Amino acid sequence: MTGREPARYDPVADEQRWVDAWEASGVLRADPSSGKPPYTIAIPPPNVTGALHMGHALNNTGQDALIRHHRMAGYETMWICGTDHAGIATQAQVEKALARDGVNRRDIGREAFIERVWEWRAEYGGTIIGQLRRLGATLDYSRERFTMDEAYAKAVLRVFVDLYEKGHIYRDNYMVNWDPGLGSAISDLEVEDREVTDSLVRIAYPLTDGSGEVVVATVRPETMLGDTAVAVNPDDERYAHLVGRTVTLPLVGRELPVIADEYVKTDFGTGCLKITPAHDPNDFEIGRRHGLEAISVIGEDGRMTAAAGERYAGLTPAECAERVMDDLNAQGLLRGIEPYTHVVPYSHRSGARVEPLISLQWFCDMKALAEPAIAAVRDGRVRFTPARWGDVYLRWMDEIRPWCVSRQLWWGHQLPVWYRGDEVYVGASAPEGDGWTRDPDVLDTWFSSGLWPFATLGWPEDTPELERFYPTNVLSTARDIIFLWVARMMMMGLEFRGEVPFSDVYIHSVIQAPDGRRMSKSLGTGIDPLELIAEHGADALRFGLLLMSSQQDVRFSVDAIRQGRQLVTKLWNATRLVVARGGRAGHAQAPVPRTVADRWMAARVSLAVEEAGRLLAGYQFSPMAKLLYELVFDDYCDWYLELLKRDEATPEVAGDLLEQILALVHPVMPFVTEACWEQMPGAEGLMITHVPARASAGADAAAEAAVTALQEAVTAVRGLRNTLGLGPREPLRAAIDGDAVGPLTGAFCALAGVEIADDLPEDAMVVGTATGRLRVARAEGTVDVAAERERLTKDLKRAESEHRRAEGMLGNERFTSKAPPELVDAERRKAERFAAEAADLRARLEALGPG
RNA sequence: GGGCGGUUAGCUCAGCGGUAGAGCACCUGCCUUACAAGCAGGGGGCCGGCAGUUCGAACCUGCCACCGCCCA
Repeated sequence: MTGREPARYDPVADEQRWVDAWEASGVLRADPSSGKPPYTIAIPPPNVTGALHMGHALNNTGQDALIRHHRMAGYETMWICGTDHAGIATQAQVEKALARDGVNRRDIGREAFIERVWEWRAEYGGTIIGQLRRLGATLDYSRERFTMDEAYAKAVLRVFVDLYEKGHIYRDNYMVNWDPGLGSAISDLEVEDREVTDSLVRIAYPLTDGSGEVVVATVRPETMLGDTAVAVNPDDERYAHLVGRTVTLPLVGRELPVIADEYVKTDFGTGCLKITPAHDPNDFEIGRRHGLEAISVIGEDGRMTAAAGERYAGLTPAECAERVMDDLNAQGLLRGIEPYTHVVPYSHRSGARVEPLISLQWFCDMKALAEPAIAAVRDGRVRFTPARWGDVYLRWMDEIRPWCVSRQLWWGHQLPVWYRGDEVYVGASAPEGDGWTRDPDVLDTWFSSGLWPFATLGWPEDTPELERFYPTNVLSTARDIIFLWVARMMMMGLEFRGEVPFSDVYIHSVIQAPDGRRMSKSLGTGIDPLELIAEHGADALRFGLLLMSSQQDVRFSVDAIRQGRQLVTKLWNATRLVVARGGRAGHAQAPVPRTVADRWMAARVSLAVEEAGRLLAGYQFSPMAKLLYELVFDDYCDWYLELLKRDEATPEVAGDLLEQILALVHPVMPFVTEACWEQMPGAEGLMITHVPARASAGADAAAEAAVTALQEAVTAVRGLRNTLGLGPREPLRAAIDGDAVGPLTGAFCALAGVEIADDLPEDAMVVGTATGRLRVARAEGTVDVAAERERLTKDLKRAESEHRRAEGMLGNERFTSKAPPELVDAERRKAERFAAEAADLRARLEALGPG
């Protein structure tokens, strides 16, 4: 660099070459045989059908900052890369493509369909990984994994078989969330409750003995066809006499017992609850408690079954509800219809209204697996940041329920289960003998994701990678993934490796749309991180995301990205200046500071290095971004480089400190720091391989005090110029009372644009600073008395009010006796200082004469 | 229904027991030979409301009001 390079760095044009250079350098590939301590992160595997969204961008920037920081600090870093096979989403993509050709998957058969999915994956499955590269994420791309890889699939089946043999996995007829749109069971976590207004229908059920009727209320009249009881609360005196008697189910004629169960709310509806064990999760539980029959009247095809009766079979539930109401009405049994708002489960996957029904599925009982995973968080082996998410995790784990793991899909890990008549065989490979049929279902995608931290490292084989890089250090993810992944990875890791899969869980902010709601594709409020990269560069996006993130959810702010862009430009220009002044990189040891400014800046960098390390260790990304910004803008550029320009600092030190700053910023802004460093004479290789910034200087109280005094004095004179309307080049003469600025007097003159003089006129202006007093006079001409009076009056008011405040505190006996002595002392000193300042200002005002 | 988080400058957010902060926006002045996507200076806040604890509360406690999220 010669100093004549363009004044603006063009990230968009320059960044890609660094992506290539990093990968070509080989440092992204983790080496299990190096002697370095390991540092491992397993990326939460993005969905293979996905594209990079803001959450990915934030999450992976944070992870990359951690990885780069540790790589520079001498760790053998392994950032595990890959995608999950997203059973439902991927199958849907391919089915959509087939539909364009007018066929469905059943037309071509399972085998051909799976083949099509692999083709799809080969063509489109690399999108998000390519986008992560563009973001600058230094994953170990050489070890990219996919949850459907052959080796991975082996691990998945082995886990299934093992859990089956241990008795955790079983097959049962149980109530599941049936997604009629998908034709598959889905898990509790794939269900989303929505508020819906339906009709609450009151229906009379006559007592069998003809002595009257009970009235039940329901929003789903069609399910009455499957009723097997009527329940009341045992404490409900209105109905106590009915318990043990029977009613006759209208339209069906079945005799139903009236039972008592605590679940029934006396103040809801009529206080009588119809019980349909086959179609309501609560009724299912009640049914189990009371040994009731469960009659399935809605089938897996989403239509009424034969059990619903000839008149209703084949109808959709909505059609059936109409007909049931008509029929009841005809019999005079309808007792009212009113609008009713309640929450209804919908499928997160297909958007269809979830049909709770009883189905023969495979379940994993989580209770036993959860125990050690709960203990690991309770005893601190796994730490959540922010800590409150640990409580969320524990609350969920404490009430964990069986997990339905089978899905009626084709794309995924087909269950290692075979049937022959009543025989069931579970094993890693097909059983011996003829007549066995394999279960067509596949496992929930999250079942395989739960193995991610160790299956990606080669488990169940005993690989060097597994040996070296498990357990991983941190899992960084979004809070809605706590149950889907974190919990399951914890359980699986402990069960199959006997160790927690990570010691830290970092939960990042949700970046909301500027309106304060979640970004939504359907509302069009999503902001595409790749567009931001194209406009501002990846560094600016990375910095901006970390800056805007927080311990809580935040709104997206393009200003934060712009700040990142400004930091990029600032670093670039600082480099130009330093290089033009003869600064260089590659000093084996820190050059000896020659000036107070050098010492001060070295100490600032040193402190920043320590502070940044501390913040990163606590996943405090936003304060860290702010720290870097202030270090570069305020300390280095606004003060130190200004001093360098006035020969108050040495180019040698400036170059070295710039190199340290670039190294410190590199984990957050890898591109521009590479580009700057490349321009510095003496720089060798890539910044990605750089050792971390030195924190060798330590604090320097004397230099700190001197520069603080300098800053106050310069700022005071600049303020004076502004309030009095004196231009920056208006010559001024100044005298300094006291020697606080001492060795930096020359710097003061240069930065404030003043000349030191002893013979200031009587009417010189006075500015007080915390460290002393300045008297300033115009070189020629006289003071604008009115402006000066205004200025002094304002200062006086402030001094007087501060003095009053301090005196007030000191006059409070309870303060002086109870507050820490050093605080009382400090307050006393303040009072004295402000009193002196005020007296001085009053004297100056008087000297100006009457206004 | 239960729980969690939020309410601080016009906007987006820090601060979490000792004189209210940043960025953006705004006003004023500077094309100072690294950067005008810049530099310098400035205005702007009963820190959601009400009680309480404390010598002292934006910060701790309780209640209330909105806003957002999670679980049922």
